[in-house]
Amino acid sequence: MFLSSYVNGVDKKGRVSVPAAFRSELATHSRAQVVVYAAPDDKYLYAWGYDDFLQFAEKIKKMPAMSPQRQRLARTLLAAARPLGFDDNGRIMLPENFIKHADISGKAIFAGQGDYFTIWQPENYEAKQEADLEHYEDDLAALSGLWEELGG
Amino acid sequence: MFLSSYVNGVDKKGRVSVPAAFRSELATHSRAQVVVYAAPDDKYLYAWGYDDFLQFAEKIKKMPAMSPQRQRLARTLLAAARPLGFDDNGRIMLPENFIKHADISGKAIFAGQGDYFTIWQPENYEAKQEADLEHYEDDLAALSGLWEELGG
DNA sequence: CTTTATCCCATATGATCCCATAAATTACCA
DNA sequence: TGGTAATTTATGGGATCATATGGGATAAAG
Repeated sequence: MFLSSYVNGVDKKGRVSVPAAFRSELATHSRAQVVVYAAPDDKYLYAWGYDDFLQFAEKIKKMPAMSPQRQRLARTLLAAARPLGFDDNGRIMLPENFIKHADISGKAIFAGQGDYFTIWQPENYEAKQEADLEHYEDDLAALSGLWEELGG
Repeated sequence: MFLSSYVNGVDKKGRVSVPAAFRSELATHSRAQVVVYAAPDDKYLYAWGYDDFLQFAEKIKKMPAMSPQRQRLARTLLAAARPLGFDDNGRIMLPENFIKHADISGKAIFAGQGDYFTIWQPENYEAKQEADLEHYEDDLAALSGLWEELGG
């Protein structure tokens, strides 16, 4: 499970250390890779462990062969995703287009989201957090609703 | 599995490098060729690994011999398809009619779609991506719906 | 005999590997 | 417990390798 968040440096080669805690989580997968793709709706990146992303992909592959919906999902998720391997020091190399998409320069924040994590330009992340606060009460209420439904 | 997308140059001879990541996927097939055909519905090309395309073809071959439906599929897929080999540097040569069909000149984008990939003129692809965004929420919902149905 | 495709080599760019350092964390022991 | 050693983590730079791409020679086809 990906928990808590970490800020790491991005060097001029585009390399960045994935937090050790996340790395050991990723190591449990059949390939020690992280699959990254640009969030279609905002300036950040999604990052999944290999096996979890594969499950995602399998669902898409099970959709009707050439249906428009399947094709759209394949474009936004499969074609946009990149499996990134680690160098000996636990770094990945963020491709140019990802760095651009997320406005990253110098530093990046890795934010655990449970079964995946996201990568942001730190200032953008802080702004997003601030905005989240306004929904906090409502979101919490929704959560407790769910809680009761599930008999928790 | 074909993941992520890459832009490569098409030289005046019509040659273009197939991304190395795709090449190594194609190399797992019984012949190191890629089977390409023009998308019937839009300006791009489909590209399959040899064995997977064969399986596809088998399905068509199992249809009643002279049925109009089989004949149409045979024309759009089998007759239009072309197995392309690689030169020593991992390039294929796109035949003139494919280049025309996809409006390709100078550059081409290879978009992984899981069990196959597609080839586009980059600007056309970007336009398509943009259009995809309008369906993003719905498509994602459909995917998670599938998710629960399948117990994922 | 011209045109077109294939093969072969040469090169630049960019990715990957490897080592070296520094900071932070943990382990160990007086 | 305080302090020191050992380990893990993050980071930087350079060497090496892979990939993409261009041009020309050779072979095949019309």
